[in-house]
Amino acid sequence: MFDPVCPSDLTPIRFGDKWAGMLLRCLEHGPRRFSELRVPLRGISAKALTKSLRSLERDGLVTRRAHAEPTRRVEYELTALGRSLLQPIAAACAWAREHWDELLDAREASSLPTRPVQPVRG
Amino acid sequence: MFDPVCPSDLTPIRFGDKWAGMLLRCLEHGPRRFSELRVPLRGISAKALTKSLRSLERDGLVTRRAHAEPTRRVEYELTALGRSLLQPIAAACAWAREHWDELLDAREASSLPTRPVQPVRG
DNA sequence: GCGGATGGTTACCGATCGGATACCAGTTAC
DNA sequence: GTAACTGGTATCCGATCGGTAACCATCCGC
Repeated sequence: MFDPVCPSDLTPIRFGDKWAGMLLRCLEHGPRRFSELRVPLRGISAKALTKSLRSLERDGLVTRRAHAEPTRRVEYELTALGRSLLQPIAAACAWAREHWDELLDAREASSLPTRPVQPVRG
Repeated sequence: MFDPVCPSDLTPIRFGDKWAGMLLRCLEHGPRRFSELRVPLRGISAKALTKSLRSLERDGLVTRRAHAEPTRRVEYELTALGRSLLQPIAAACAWAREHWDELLDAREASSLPTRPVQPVRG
């Protein structure tokens, strides 16, 4: 999931910040804990995850619930509004899959400056 | 068109850079000249417009045609790929219109830090 | 020959983005 | 007691974003 050559790096469609789109998709099937989210989002730092989640929370797309348990536990869940964004996200993914090759070709054929592919973090 | 309180400032959905989404919509009904594009995109600087257009060109979404005429004339036009993006853009706009109030409410109700509304340029 | 339009480019600047690193308080397992 | 896991926060850094201002060559109308 979300490998380093993920189409979402190439498509011109973005949802919120760098991670928000993937984050919302990770929450698609129910609430997830902070550290659970870090698994599929390979390499995301705690800081980036916190920031992205706070932003989504502020916009009413996810809720944060800190459980009163001996050992710390916080769960994030999509709101109705957040769930409603899954459709446009799916549409964007469909578009990207469909036009992936054209995008690659266009970049390759272009003489215009392209940013070098970012190095893959281990 | 694209007034300062445009929903596209608030929605978490973005196409390319700050102007790309609006730019593509401006090209929806046929080729446009550089200076024609600056009209609906109130206040865009030449630099920003050039950069955004170059980026769209590089990605194969628009074409640039410099006419061999006595007085300089350059036209930008959507490619088939660019036109295909109009659908997701329309979907994003529909989503934004539909959930505009919820987004505003969420921000208002939130105690989380929101960036102050940027000053409206004359 | 002077001003304005056209389609840009360049330099500069502050703000933001996003990664790396270090740290922290509470709990739990060894 | 000490290490690891939990869910973070604080600090630093370089890169990018996006705006302003200045400049530029060519052509046109007056």
